[in-house]
Amino acid sequence: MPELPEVETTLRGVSPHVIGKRVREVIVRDKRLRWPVPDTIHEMEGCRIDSGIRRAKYMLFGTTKGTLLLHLGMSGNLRVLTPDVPFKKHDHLAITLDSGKQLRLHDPRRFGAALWIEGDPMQHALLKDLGPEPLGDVFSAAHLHAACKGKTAAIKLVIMDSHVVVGVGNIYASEALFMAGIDPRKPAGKVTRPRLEKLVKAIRDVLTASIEMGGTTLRDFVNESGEPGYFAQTLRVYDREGDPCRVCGTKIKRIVLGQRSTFFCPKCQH
DNA sequence: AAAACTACCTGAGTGC
DNA sequence: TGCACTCAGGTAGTTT
Repeated sequence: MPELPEVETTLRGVSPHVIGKRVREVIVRDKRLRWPVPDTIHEMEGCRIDSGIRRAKYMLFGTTKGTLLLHLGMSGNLRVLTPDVPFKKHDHLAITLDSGKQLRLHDPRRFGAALWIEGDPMQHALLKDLGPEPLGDVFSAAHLHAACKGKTAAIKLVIMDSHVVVGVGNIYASEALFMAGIDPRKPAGKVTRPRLEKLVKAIRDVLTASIEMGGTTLRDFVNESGEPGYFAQTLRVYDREGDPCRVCGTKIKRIVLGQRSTFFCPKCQH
């Protein structure tokens, strides 16, 4: 579910409700997430949340005492409710604010995470080795070219490698490669520089467009208000096996690359 | 070093 | 209905 646009959508929706607010109580209903929710998360109680930023698919909420790191995994969502709303199954974490609102992390598959970081969050093991943000200046054709040089791995796997660039998940990798006209199986080292230029632009464009539409809801993604995103209607290849290519009418193919479903148009992509 | 694969977990959908 | 099976948006970690 949540890739970068969905995390960004969630963060933008949640931020106005949490920035400047004080944490009244942290309720851990089930600590069994990807990593056990640490008891130190209660350190947040009494703290004022000063900032909310995204790094890759992680959300970071800063206080003077430490930083709350949240990840939505494959099936997570973060909603703004009030304490009187009954908990649902898989509501694992709730953070009550002095405004009377309550943030809730809901994650059926429990691949998400909630951690408390003391010190510089960017030096945390999960964050320090990440590649550049796809929407930032560091991610460029020159950067991607250097990362692809000599690699025999499929280009799709390279753009999904978080050491190369963060935030490009399975949906948007297929979409960006379609937009750039590149076969996802193509060895990264053999993709020409001009086509890498197109790919960088395609990655930026598809992520930006999706953010503007509130993300992609295939099955269960909802934003902080419980509403779906509308980018799924715009998907060109993802989850469209057998359907006609929106450009040439050829049937979209599905293959598996790196154990993940990959969709492309065999005529438009080389 | 890089590629290949495993693990974590629940729920929806499919075929019998 | 029910059972067995497949598949799913992420990513750290292990093995080859």
